[in-house]
Amino acid sequence: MRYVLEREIPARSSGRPPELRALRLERTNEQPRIANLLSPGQQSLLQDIATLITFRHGEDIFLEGSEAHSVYTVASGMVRISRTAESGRRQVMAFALPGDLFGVPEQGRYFSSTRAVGEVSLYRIPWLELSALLQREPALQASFLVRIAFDLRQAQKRILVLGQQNVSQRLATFLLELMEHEDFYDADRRQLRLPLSRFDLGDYLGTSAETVVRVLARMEKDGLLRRLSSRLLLIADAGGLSELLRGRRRND
Amino acid sequence: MRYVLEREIPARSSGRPPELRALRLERTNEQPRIANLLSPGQQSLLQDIATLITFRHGEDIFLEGSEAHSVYTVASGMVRISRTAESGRRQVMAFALPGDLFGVPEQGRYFSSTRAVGEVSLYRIPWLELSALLQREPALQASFLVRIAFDLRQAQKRILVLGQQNVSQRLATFLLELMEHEDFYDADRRQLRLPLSRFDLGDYLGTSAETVVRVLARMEKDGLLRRLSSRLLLIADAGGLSELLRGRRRND
DNA sequence: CGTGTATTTGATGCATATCAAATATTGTGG
DNA sequence: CCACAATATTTGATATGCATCAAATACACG
Repeated sequence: MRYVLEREIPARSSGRPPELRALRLERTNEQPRIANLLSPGQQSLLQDIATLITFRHGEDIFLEGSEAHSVYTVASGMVRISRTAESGRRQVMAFALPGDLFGVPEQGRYFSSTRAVGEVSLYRIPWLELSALLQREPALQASFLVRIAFDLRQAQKRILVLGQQNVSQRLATFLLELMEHEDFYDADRRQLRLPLSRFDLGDYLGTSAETVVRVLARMEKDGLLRRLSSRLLLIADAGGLSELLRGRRRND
Repeated sequence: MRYVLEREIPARSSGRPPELRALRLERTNEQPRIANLLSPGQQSLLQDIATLITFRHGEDIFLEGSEAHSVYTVASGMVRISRTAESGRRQVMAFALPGDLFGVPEQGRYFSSTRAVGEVSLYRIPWLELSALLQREPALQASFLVRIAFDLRQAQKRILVLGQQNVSQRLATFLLELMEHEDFYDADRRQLRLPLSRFDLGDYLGTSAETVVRVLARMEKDGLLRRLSSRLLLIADAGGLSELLRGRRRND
């Protein structure tokens, strides 16, 4: 394996100190679902203390700041994880998909709010019982450690996206990621189903619903995709979406 | 429709788990601790496999994508953790301060690049020995789990900042956070030392060095602070900085 | 004291936040 | 199944925050 070292781009770095940097390697998109990390024996240990519950579209699972008694893993459906800024605006931190873990307490309280997007079924795991179990089962705890470390990397990728990309690039990144999930992307028909409102999308991408609409319109004009309906896209040029990511922040 | 979650934000807590903060404050001639989250017994377990090493200003500790053999904790100084986007721009993910952990491998490779900011001393811990130790010591592993979970929350806070705040607000957030560290803030003189170049600051805040300069100039004009030198600020109105955070993204 | 580097200031245009309003879609009671 | 209300999406208009290119000034270091 090799990576390439380059001098810092001289063009736009007049006063900037010259530096070496490593070129970014291709990303890996493997999702370590908790269930997949566990042996059958470990799974049954978790099942013993877990309860399967369901939520309908739009129902809150828990709210930021409330007392945390349980953690959850997604059995089916999608969960919106969000936080509210001091300004009152909402930021969607992530969407939890089947196998994802959420609701890990921060000092006995939930750090974010979560809401069902569409029909959702979850495993609820009492926190106290889980932490006791983790102490007894180092291998199980190691699986959780891997899982949280993965979530940390996902969060860091979002920092990169929000810090460096313009809205078109952020949306392209999101669409390409969603296309990796069979639940939402029909590769044969090239149809991508958006389970989200424009507002949720804007809150996820750190922009407004109106801007999301305009960016989608521009992408359609540019032949990258077509809006079959507001929640269903035909991905005409996935390669073109990827190329967007290489462009600058301003302009193209 | 969107709703606003009414919730009072507690007065500035340092953002660190209380266990960490208590230990951080004691600054004596004793050996810096490997990770101030750990009990003395756990620390000695780690000490047995750790090596103390030092770096001078600007030296790279490791580069994104290279093979990862060790994890690190900061003994003293500051480490810049960054990643490079496909566009070639750099995003500073975080700054690691004493007690912080970094360099956890992703599939055997480093996920980000790290560089010393000023003189830095680190404990280097071989990854293989550490993971074996964690398997033998569930309590130690639990501490690492807590630590990573904490880092995840920090990352989520940055997502909130980058997704919702304008550059003035982001800078205010950063200054207020840095003010919590005695290493950088002299509360009596109200002097805040910036160990970073304008470029690093811009890369951290997801903006350009020039914009950082302009925002600092505006803050000075507005009486929030004074630039004693480019790396030394006098914080004239910390309350005013906090109030910035309540404003909208546009205007004000 | 000179040379490379860092910071600051200036000029300019675009991306996007925000307010408004029109249109489309979905849900609901009759 | 229809009419109507509520909600979601789209389009329009406008101001502005910020990226970007340039260049001047300040600073640091041998």
